[in-house]
Amino acid sequence: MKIKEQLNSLIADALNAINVTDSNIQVVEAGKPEFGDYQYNGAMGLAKILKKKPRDIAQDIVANIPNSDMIEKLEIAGPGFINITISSKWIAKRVDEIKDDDRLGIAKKSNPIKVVVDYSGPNMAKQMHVGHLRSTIIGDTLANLFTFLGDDVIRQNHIGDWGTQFGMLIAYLEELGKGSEGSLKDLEQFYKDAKKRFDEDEAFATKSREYVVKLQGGDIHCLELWENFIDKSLGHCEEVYSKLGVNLTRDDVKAESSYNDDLANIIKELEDKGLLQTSQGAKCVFLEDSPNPLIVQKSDGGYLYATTDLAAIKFRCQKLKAKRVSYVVDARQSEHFKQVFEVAKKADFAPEDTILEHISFGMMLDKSGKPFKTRDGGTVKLIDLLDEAVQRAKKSITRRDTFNENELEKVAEIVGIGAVKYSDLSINRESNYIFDWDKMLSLDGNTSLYQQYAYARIQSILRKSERVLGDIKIGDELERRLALKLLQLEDILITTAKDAKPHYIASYLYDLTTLFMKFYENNPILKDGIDEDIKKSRLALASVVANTIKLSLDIMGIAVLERL
RNA sequence: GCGCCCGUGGCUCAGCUGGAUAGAGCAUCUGAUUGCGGUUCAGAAGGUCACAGGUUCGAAUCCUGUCGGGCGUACCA
Repeated sequence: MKIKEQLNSLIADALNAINVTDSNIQVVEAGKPEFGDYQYNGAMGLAKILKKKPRDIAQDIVANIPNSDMIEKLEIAGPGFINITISSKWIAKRVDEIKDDDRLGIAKKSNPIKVVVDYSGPNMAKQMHVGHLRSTIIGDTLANLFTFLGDDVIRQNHIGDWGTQFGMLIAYLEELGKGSEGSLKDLEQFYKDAKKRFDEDEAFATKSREYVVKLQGGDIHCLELWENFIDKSLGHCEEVYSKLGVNLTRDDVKAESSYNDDLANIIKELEDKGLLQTSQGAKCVFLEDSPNPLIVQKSDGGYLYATTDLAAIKFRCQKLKAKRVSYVVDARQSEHFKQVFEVAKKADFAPEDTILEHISFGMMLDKSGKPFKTRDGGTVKLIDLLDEAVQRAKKSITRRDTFNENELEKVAEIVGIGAVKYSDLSINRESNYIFDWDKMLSLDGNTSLYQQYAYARIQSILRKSERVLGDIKIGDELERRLALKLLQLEDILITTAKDAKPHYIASYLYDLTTLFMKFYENNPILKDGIDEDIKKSRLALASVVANTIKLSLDIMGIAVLERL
């Protein structure tokens, strides 16, 4: 339900009636329950322009708000706040309407656009490690969300499959001979072994360098080795994606190397448009407020990732026709993207009205605030981290006896992976993220387990009552607030999509669930002596709460359980 | 040196882009509870929002400066 939009429009009508224009009407949720449900604070701002007392303006607005069954009460408070209380009857009706709706009454956008979400982007020379975690799960959530809201989403996994390391890697792969693909299982080790050979054996090093050149020249033998290597490496990534429950497939892979053929054109186009300058032998684009230029071709003729990124923008805007391109990449690359985006627009690779945005996020730190590493200082492999999550989750499940070994494993997977994802998604992505096992697997606080528990508990109630849902009847204030909260999901999702900040959803969910727990504490459902209509109404409310939790978690790529 | 980001109770985080008495969860303290699935519920305590100015009816939020931390600083990605 787009509640704010409806309220904004009522305010707009009122302002119209008194010949006032406010180009940015924004009702906000009320700060406190005493202030009603929503408030409009624009009267104070208008006071100066109109040279009238803010309270008088508020008075005029209130007097001119059209009659609506949505609004129960309008009050003017303080210097000129307009406090809006939503009608309980209206709320009950709306919840009734979404009771059996898969989308919980949330509309698909009437004007969908093509959105490219660029995320994960692992390097094929190495195993996926914790550095890829945040991009992968934040990006996947955003892609899910945009899709749910109706946009045409194209996921792009910009894998790093090109560069000098591959000469060394394929030379080593060849040396080990056919049937040795098993050694690719641990890419980290494979890389180290190859590097060791490279450092110790001059002949091998020479061959590696030759292979880079051959590979770039399109040598069939080297290409074959390389393709084989990439295929295996990508297989490892897919294993991680599957464990993580991330919707990335081979169809979404658009490798760095796929842009190779266009790189020379990029340079030429920049040159034709007069954007290129040569400095210290390198071809650069100088930008007004950047101390350093964007280098697009090295003095030795080689291209850089800036060049590839430009080619990718061109592809996404011109071939894929994207109107919004979201890069889910860590904060350290913000300058890089700022420059690349600016050049892309100047060079017309991207139309002026296309949104190019860097969805940046902070680093992942351990409990003591240091970069997340293994005990001996190495990088933590993602697959190991996920396995540990499942192991820890298994230990934390208290009602173990209700599951057999198979079920327990499954439950632990859902709980453990959910915890890893939720704890990441529940904090503002821009700040650094402190990774804390105990916190994320706790039943207290804003965690996935708390949500999953609430969901399972509601399912238990519904089972016992045979799911007989009735019409919603709002009884007390707690019930009213809970029902209204349910209707706010759409507003939250829209804002989340606009700002690309998944933690809005998590905050909302936590509010909802704690509110439900309070409601449930005070408004018994299955106890004896509850009037049948009230019982059915409360069951319906509980059911919509469960559906809301499920839908929201689903967008975050987290599963729920019928029993926990 | 320059640029970007950050600084909110002991800890981890919110704070809806300028609104009313700055909110949660851990941890601490005090009560309640034979329990519709508990690792429960209610309450208390804990803050000069890093600091100093400025903008205005009104600032955690915007501007300037200072201090502290992180990251990045032309031919890696």
